[in-house]
Amino acid sequence: MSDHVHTTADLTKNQSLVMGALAKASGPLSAYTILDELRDHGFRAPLQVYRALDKLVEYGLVHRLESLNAFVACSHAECEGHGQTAFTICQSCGDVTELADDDLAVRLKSLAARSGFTVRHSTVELRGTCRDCAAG
Amino acid sequence: MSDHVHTTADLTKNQSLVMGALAKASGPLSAYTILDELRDHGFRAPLQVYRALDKLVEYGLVHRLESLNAFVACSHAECEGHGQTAFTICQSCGDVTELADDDLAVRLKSLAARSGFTVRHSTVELRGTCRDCAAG
DNA sequence: ATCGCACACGTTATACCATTACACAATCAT
DNA sequence: ATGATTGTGTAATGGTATAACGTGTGCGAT
Ligand SMILES: [Zn+2]
Ligand SMILES: [Zn+2]
Ligand SMILES: [Zn+2]
Ligand SMILES: [Zn+2]
Repeated sequence: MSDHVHTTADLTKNQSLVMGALAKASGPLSAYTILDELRDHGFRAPLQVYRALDKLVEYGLVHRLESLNAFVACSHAECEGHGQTAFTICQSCGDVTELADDDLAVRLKSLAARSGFTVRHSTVELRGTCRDCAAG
Repeated sequence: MSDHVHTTADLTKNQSLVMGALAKASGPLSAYTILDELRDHGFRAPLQVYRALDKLVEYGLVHRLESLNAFVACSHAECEGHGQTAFTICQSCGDVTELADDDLAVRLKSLAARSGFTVRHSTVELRGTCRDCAAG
């Protein structure tokens, strides 16, 4: 199981429900927002959401946005899991976009390696202004 | 005042106390830990800490670690403020190191610019294993 | 069969992080 | 003086995340 590539088909009931909520959302959701959306499906406590999220993040289907305390479905869930990802977060309209750049991953690893540090997971979150908001 | 480069000499009493707590700490501190350390100096409420932290971060003297919900004194406070910084966070010993790399800043900006996004502030936090923990 | 184990699940309570709202004092420009 | 700005103190609240405990189910080893 641990060397298996998880897809939405492998998920448990709670994991599927949380994944569904994130997949149909237009942007990131907080754990408590997910909880509220799933009360009709029997969810009663934060832990039900957090446990599902832990697994979904572990499987690479969901990313956690540290600077927003929120979670978002991976934009590339259809393909194989990807190693490195970066997010842009528009401070004006709230839009969040996932950028994939393998070269960035290499660069970050080597930057850290200079001081003997081995990267296992990296968080890159860029805040600023999106194209639409800059134009408007 | 707004175009002034702030140093520890410009700070208000509360800002100085918070800055002092962070400066003498060996690593990042949470706002509530700072509060506890400053109770003897008259601090009574979280807001006193958060208000000071807001300013210190604005002045570039302190960085916020999003993935830890904690704050750390800038390693380069003696020099001019720097634009871009990255952190390594050892998951084994908790050690946090600030890495400066201006080239990284350029790369992140241009990566974002490809999709028309203008970066105002970037968060880069690398989690993994530090040299000492890998050796031991 | 049944024991032991791993894993998902449900519930309650608690801990931890951050902000809102209101009031007061000090400072500075006009 | 007056008003605007900024820093401060206090209380209350809101938002995020985990601890601790118990239940049930599936499955391999005995
Ligand atoms: Zn992704
Ligand atoms: Zn925007
Ligand atoms: Zn710094
Ligand atoms: Zn370490």
